[in-house]
Amino acid sequence: MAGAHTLQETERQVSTLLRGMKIDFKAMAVVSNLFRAASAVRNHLEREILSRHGLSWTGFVVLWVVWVWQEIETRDIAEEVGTSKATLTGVLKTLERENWIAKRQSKEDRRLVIVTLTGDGKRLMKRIFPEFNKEEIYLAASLGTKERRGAADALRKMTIHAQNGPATKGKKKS
Amino acid sequence: MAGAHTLQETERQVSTLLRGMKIDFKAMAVVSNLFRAASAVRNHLEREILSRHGLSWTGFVVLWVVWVWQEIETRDIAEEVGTSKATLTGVLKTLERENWIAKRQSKEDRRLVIVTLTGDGKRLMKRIFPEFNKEEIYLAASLGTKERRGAADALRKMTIHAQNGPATKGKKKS
DNA sequence: CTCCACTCGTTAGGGTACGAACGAAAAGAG
DNA sequence: CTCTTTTCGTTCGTACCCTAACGAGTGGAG
Repeated sequence: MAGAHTLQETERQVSTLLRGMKIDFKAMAVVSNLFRAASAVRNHLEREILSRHGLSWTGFVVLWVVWVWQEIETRDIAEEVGTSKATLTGVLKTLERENWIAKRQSKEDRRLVIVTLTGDGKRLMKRIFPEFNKEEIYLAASLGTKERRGAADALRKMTIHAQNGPATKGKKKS
Repeated sequence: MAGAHTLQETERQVSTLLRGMKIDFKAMAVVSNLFRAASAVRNHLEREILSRHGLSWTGFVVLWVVWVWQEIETRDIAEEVGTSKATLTGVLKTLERENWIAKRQSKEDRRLVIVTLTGDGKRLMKRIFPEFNKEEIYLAASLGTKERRGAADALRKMTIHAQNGPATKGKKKS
């Protein structure tokens, strides 16, 4: 799964294809490994836990966010989960059809939609989350204590860095 | 984007919701940060580079793999990219429509389809990849030299670990 | 109060994602 | 050689995911 070409082979190939251009293979490896890891971990958790309950990855994350906040507006869910509002509309429809969440209109601002967990939804999370965390422990167990902290820190730094605009220009966010 | 609730708040909430169940918040933080980072980095690269060329993330990764291998069977692309064969069929159709790749039937085994880059595809990669790597350098620059190596190692370990079966049972892969 | 700029969630349209089922082709068994 | 099993890429159905455009609601300017 990690690719039949080794890093050295890939480097040689790319060097040939881009003769004269300087490529940073260390930076490439970090980003590449980030996505391999995220993909592998996600597939692992979907296979071992989520699929058994008929739940998608995004569906679970949405459920988790609503569970922790207890009551939350859809725009905040989208922000928290990291998807567009349009995507969330579809996901919420699925979760509502399964009777895990309920939507209601805000009285203060009638544009807003407030989401809560149903009884079924709460029971589902209460059962799933410990299973989920058990797999998280399994995954984190591949790292030593120090390494685990280092990885969490490094990932957090990259997240913040990625959100603060591009390498070339000096754009600002709101 | 990192959530209006701090990790401490979340911990307290979850502790209340799961009274009596032991939850490992360190493990949770590693997995959570992994996905925040992957999502942020992917969005960053899509916005800054890929969208400008009308290219999706997966489309780019497929193009990259074909570029490095020069000639590759679709089953190997799927393995390398980390998607299902079904997904790849659709992505290849898109890339073919844009005239970036070409497909042909293998003569030794007529079930196989072999993919290559067209001239347009090669030119595209030769232009995009250095831009892409520049952003990778920017992203990796948030980490120190030692930290960068540590992160790459930790991510690789987690990838392998995630692919080697669940926490509970003793399944084996092929 | 009226107009206008803004924000809310939804819809429309197209690409990506999966498992399951498919026909074609290849490889093994007898 | 035939029969069965396996493997290939594709198709089908459904869900996710994005941007752009939309109608509804809010709030500020005059």
